[in-house]
Amino acid sequence: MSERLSEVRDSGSTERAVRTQGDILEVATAEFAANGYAGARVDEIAARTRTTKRMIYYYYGSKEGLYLAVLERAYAQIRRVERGIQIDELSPDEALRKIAEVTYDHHTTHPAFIKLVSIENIHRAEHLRQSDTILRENVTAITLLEQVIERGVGEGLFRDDIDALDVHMVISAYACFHVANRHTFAAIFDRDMLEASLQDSHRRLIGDMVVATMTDRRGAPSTQ
Amino acid sequence: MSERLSEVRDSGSTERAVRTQGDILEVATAEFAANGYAGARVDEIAARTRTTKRMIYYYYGSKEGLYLAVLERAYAQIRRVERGIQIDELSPDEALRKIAEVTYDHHTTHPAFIKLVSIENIHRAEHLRQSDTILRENVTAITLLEQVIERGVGEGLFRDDIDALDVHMVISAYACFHVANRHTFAAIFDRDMLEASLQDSHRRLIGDMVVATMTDRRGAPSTQ
DNA sequence: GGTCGAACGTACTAGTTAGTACGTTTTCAT
DNA sequence: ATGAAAACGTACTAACTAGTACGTTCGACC
Repeated sequence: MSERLSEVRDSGSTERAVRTQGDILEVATAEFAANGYAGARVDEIAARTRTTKRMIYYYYGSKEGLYLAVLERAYAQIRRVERGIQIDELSPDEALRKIAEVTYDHHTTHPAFIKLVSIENIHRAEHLRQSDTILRENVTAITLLEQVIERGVGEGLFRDDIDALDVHMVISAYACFHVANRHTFAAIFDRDMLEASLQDSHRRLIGDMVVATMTDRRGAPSTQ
Repeated sequence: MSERLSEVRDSGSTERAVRTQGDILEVATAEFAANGYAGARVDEIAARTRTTKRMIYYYYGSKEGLYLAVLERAYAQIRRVERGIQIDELSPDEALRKIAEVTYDHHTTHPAFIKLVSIENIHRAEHLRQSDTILRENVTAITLLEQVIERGVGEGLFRDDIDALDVHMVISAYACFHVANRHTFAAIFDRDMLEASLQDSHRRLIGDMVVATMTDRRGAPSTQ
């Protein structure tokens, strides 16, 4: 029982071993996203892989370990996209719009990630909480937004009673919803929210919303 | 095999039978919401009920049939809330805010409903599509919004390039996200989106957003 | 060319879980 | 009252599914 349960590929791995692990994660991501945690079948994942079930347990130890690896990989991916956003030469409102649009584009092009987040929430984030990596890396995701908002407020352009986390929430909510609730929405209203011809106007709408809201200074009273 | 598979309680049902069915649905809703479709256990549902597993199959035929009944009940509930919204004496912007706030309040107070919607989406709405009732009853959910927007556009108050379905989507997205992604959000950012002290400002924010967006006529160009 | 451990494959098992066979009680119309 | 159907309970099974025991191959290093 001197088997690995490794931190992904370590130095001793052969080329083939690396490919095997990647292959498993790729297939597992699709399987978990398609059927949920409990609905996913380890046998099914193994069957669609170039390798066997034995290898899944060899590298990831358990179904839960595999799921965790899948989750960490998906979160790592969006972090990479976020780190790549360039807003230096943009005005605060343009930068805000840019961030919204990049987030929207990431989410709409990565449905598996959104599904994993949904699944994780159904299970009260019990797996995600176990991953120090995800928790550590993702808190920093809003520092960019914080800087932009600070600049906007400083220039007297933005209202100051909405913080970065609220804005992040609004943007995520919009982008996630498009992907996460696509199927029930389509079933009920017969409109595919991800249809190519709607993409541009939807991308513009989330930009309009955050900018309009942040630059609006009326702040009407609640109806209750 | 002359057993029922009834449309819920029909006239022949005794008081006890009605209670048994309601009891099952209540418990099943919690179980499905807590564990997803595949993760839910029929035995567990039975154990928490005043009755037995036999009765679940007697009334609902299968795990899937039970799940469908749960789903229909949850959708029926929100329809009832929507039908109760009174906006006759409100101006278009006030009415819009009202609709947003009522939706927000419904969703935040019915987490099980939101979870069922999430679960249903993970399974590509395959169950929901089978329910004529849900599909029929829910398309009409946006007629109210359509009327309000039409009035607002007519009065020159609202921009005319965003339709009712888009507005419904924005409101639902915001309200759903609070509940659906509560756990991952809390795990990463350490902020409980449903904390009582934030409720008022979050309710106001969704109102601000839709009103600010609809009454804003700049419509800045996309950054790409 | 031998050896040691990493990487891999096959065949199996123990435990779980949706669903059912069979029998009993309750209700109600006549 | 009584007969029939609705409503209910117990004990079971067939199938599935995560996980493993055991053996083999590959590759690097001496």
